[in-house]
Amino acid sequence: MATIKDVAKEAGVSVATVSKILNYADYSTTQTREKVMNVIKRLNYQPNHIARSMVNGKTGMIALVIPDVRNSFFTEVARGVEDVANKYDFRVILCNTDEDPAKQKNYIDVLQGRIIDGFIIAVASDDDRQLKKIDRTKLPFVLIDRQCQNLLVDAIIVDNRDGAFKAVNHLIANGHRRVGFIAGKRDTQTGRDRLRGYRDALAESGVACDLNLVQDGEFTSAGGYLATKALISLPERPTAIFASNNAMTIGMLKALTEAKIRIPEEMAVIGFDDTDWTDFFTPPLTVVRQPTYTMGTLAGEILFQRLSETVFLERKEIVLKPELVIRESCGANHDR
Amino acid sequence: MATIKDVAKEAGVSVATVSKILNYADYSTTQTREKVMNVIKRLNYQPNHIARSMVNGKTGMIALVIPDVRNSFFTEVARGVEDVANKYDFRVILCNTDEDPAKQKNYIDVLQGRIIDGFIIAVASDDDRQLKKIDRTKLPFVLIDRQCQNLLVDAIIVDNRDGAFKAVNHLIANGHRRVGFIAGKRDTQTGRDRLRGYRDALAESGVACDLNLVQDGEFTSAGGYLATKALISLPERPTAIFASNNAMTIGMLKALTEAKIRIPEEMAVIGFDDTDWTDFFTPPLTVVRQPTYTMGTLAGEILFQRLSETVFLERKEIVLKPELVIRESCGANHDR
DNA sequence: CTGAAAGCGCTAACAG
DNA sequence: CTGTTAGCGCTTTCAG
Repeated sequence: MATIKDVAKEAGVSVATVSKILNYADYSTTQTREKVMNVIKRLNYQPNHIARSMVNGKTGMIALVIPDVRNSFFTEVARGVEDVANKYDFRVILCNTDEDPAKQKNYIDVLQGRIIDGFIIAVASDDDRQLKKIDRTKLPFVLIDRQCQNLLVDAIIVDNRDGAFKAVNHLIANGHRRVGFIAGKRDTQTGRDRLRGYRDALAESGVACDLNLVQDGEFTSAGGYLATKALISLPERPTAIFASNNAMTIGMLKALTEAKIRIPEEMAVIGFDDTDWTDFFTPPLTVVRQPTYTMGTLAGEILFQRLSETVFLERKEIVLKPELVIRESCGANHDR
Repeated sequence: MATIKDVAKEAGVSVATVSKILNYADYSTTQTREKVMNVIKRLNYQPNHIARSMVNGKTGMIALVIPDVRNSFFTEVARGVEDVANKYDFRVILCNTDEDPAKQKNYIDVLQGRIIDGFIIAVASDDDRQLKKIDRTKLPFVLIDRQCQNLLVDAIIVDNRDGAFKAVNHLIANGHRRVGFIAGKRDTQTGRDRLRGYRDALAESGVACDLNLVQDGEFTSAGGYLATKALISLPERPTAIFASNNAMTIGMLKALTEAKIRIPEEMAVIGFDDTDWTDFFTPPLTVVRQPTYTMGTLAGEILFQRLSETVFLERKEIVLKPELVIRESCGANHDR
């Protein structure tokens, strides 16, 4: 691989000249410029980005660390982040931790080794040992989707308790007393908050909380499937199920379809996250919709604010409100 | 940010010592080792990955460049790539070009600036001007999903013509003579091959090809939606539609649902790509399934082979066979 | 076992 | 307008 030195020697100029021609539009005489450019083309020279960012301390890139690339919630957030990054002429790289703290640690290590200028992260787990590795004195970052109690940094989250509360409340208002809940990961604030919303809704209506009605789904479709199977084989089966994320919603739907349980007649159903197919599913799915794209843009804007920060800015925590999109799967539009 | 120099000074040793302690398990006496480690912890020192890879010329990372993060086909491929990368103790970063040649150029530039050791790419467009930028003498890479005629490098692709051929053939075998086709991007080999499969199937059965039945959907869900609207408002409406990728399938389904056209009674339907919800959709969707995960692992293995290459290896092109998964949306299981 | 020094490829003063 | 030189933060000979 040709270096700037090779180009300089071949063109009979100094490396400084080559560098400047490359970095400043109208630096040298068009003659030397042309000469240099020709050599660059001939030698197939490509500036080493690594060396470049070593000297100026900037990379022009940010990272978005997510726990599940296959989850459309996160890829939708990614689009938001990308759009603001592009606005600032930055590139964004995605890192998938696969909900695995070990993989997360790996990525954090490299990222904090300054291969990027800052990052946005939805943590795989808010276990303290993990979090200690993430250090804002090393590299600016902002939390997204999953808040961490012990990490006082900027965060863009949604009111998960409220989202779950609205959903379960709606079910109760429609006459359901036995509402199954498919819980997400307990080691995330998001998972815990949604469970809290479920409990609060029951409590507020004076409905007793049967522990059997809460099944863990770990935020995965396989987990949602198993949880649903458990729910429907209960001696006293629930009349409604609320799945607390999109992957688990898919698993739930699969289990219900297999068991030939009709929605909403035999089982009312609400999912979390509005995806591309929910509105033409049969029946159209009632869901708690999160402002995904907006979360991405907000997180991006805050990060870039930090990156260009001269004075100290107070920590920002933005809590977005989710919205209950009522369609047909919850039976609200049906006689019952 | 503390550097290795700070650590050295603070610990009263040389930078070389610090470096060696960090990189070789049993280098110094446990005494100096402990002393240094303490300073590292106290100073919150984090080795600069950029500087490190400048000297040893390796980054321990590869990139996967895809045209659409929101497309599950690509995220599934990503999981395959990640699994083999992890096996080799590499990290993988994802870059989303959003089907935009300009963004792709941007990423390619930075990537070829050696911020990673190699990459896997599904090109946004096989326009020649774009491809000239991608240069295997700069950095090893392998093509995935979308082949490029003028780029003679390793490639993992699927037999797209065959996939489309099987689907359309099946429709014809079930009595359909007017088969609508939602075409993908014409500037990708994948898009062109699927169209060819459609045409070949018609030709082989002696069915005339009505140009109105071919509508472009650009591989997007919005495109699929519009294409379907055009198809169903044709004076002589098709009796079946084949959407040639998953995003367009979603758009098609949305348009059909809106128009209250029953599947498969009023319209037989086949999609491309098997996603998580296809088998419990109502009716379950007949699709052409691609071996996504396998594509990822194969691409990864070939790339790592190249990275550790000592002798010249011949170019590899692996063509995987897609599979027609017959469910109910094509009407094959119904009386008609 | 430890340190001095060279150098990875590039940019940024500073001179000329 | 162009060249010389000094680093960026790290690893790696090569001596001691």
